[in-house]
Amino acid sequence: MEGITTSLAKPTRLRRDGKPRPRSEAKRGRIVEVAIRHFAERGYSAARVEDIAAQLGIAKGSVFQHFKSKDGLFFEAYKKAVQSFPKYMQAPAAVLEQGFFELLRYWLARTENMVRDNWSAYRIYLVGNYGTDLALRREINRFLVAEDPYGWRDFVDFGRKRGELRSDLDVDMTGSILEWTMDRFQDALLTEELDPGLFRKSGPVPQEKEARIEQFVELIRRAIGSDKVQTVARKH
Amino acid sequence: MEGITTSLAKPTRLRRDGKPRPRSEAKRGRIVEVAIRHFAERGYSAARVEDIAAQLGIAKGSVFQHFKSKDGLFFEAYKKAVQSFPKYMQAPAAVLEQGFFELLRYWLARTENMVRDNWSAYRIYLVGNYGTDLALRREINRFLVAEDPYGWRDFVDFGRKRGELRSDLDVDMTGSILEWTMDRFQDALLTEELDPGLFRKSGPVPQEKEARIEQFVELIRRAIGSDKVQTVARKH
DNA sequence: TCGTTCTTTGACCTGCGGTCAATCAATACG
DNA sequence: CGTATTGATTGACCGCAGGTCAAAGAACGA
Repeated sequence: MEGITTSLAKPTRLRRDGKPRPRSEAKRGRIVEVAIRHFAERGYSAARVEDIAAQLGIAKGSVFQHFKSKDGLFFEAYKKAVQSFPKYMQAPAAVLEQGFFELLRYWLARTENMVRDNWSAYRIYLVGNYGTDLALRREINRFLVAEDPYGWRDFVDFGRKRGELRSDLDVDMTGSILEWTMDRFQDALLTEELDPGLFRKSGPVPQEKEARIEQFVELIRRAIGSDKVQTVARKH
Repeated sequence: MEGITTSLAKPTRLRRDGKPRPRSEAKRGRIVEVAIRHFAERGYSAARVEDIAAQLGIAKGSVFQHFKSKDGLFFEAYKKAVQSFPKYMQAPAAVLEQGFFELLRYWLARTENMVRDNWSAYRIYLVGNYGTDLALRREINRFLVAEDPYGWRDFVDFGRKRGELRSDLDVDMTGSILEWTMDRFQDALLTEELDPGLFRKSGPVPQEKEARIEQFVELIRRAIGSDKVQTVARKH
């Protein structure tokens, strides 16, 4: 993936009505689906285009007719996977009512289930974030900035409107901290490759999990929460 | 890099005194040094073993005599680079005296210079963390957990002994939060020098670096600092 | 000086991303 | 319907880079 390139091959010939040909579109979709599985299961470099083609019963060359390169195919797969993630604000009304930090806890508690239900999407997200080339990583990042797939902007907005977040921090700083720590916390929780020893050092994951989530939410509350949501009285 | 493997080729025949042959050892070192530069400049996949060999004036085959594989070579290069980083506690006594959070600020303020002076080490650190395969990433993580190259354990210990850190959080959790946020914050600060566009820019960045560091330290203080170091009075 | 052991070499192999001329399928047109 | 035109599909082929290995060379010990 060199510089700013489209990951798709020839910009899909359009019909007069401006829509891409339906057959092509469908096939592209099928390729991406299989690709997601392969990249998720084997990682970027170990996944082979030939295998993907074979599983679809088509020739390897065909894949490259639809996607410029392996990088490009991966990128499309990554995008599709990430777009399937739920946004922070997509929670039951009952949870939303309880405010920012309960919402946070809600999602953390559900991480494991969500991953189980959508394993390859989550896995390819990991592969994209930690297991590809830096050039590709840059492209991915551009995408993440533009799309905000978790919807943390709205989330932070929500918290501020409710007065649960510090008003002396700008939205970006708050959001960045949230993103950084949430990502890493979830990664550590879910993948042995990235656990610095929080969940797997002593005893099995499920037992440590609850306590860790509690600790973590409290941490975030202290860091970015407004005075009114501090549970522990501080100095003075 | 498959499973638990040594990255070195044949476990270096030892002499009777238990030390590796000096010639071999020296050569290995030279290879690693050149490798660091190449991986740093081009990223993992774009770096070619042949080029590294060529620059050393040796045959490609020779490299594989010393390192099991390209992965293995990279891993050694990564380790060497990371080991060259200064530990948190390696600061002037005058700074140490001022305590945990001043020490934090000290290092943040110095990041820029440190990176300039040791560019390829930081760059290969980035490549290792975000730009290689997940299999390799697992190895890297193991190394980071075992070696604690930044010495954050001692650092956290230091803060606890001085009573500046919350005592209701265990060392692992405190340390992880510290690591995660420090890593990313530094990445954000250094983005321009290391790899423009690699990380999400926090919106309208051009805020003074000083100010952002200030904000950040304050954030961390709130999150993991004990009551006695809270600068802002809270509720009650 | 001669054998033994370690090191170096570079020709060679392999696997995989990527290309392309030839072929096939579908649609448009007379 | 038959034929032309256009786009989709194929699979043989290429090049590149990681990795191997038998043979040659260097260093060392007796």
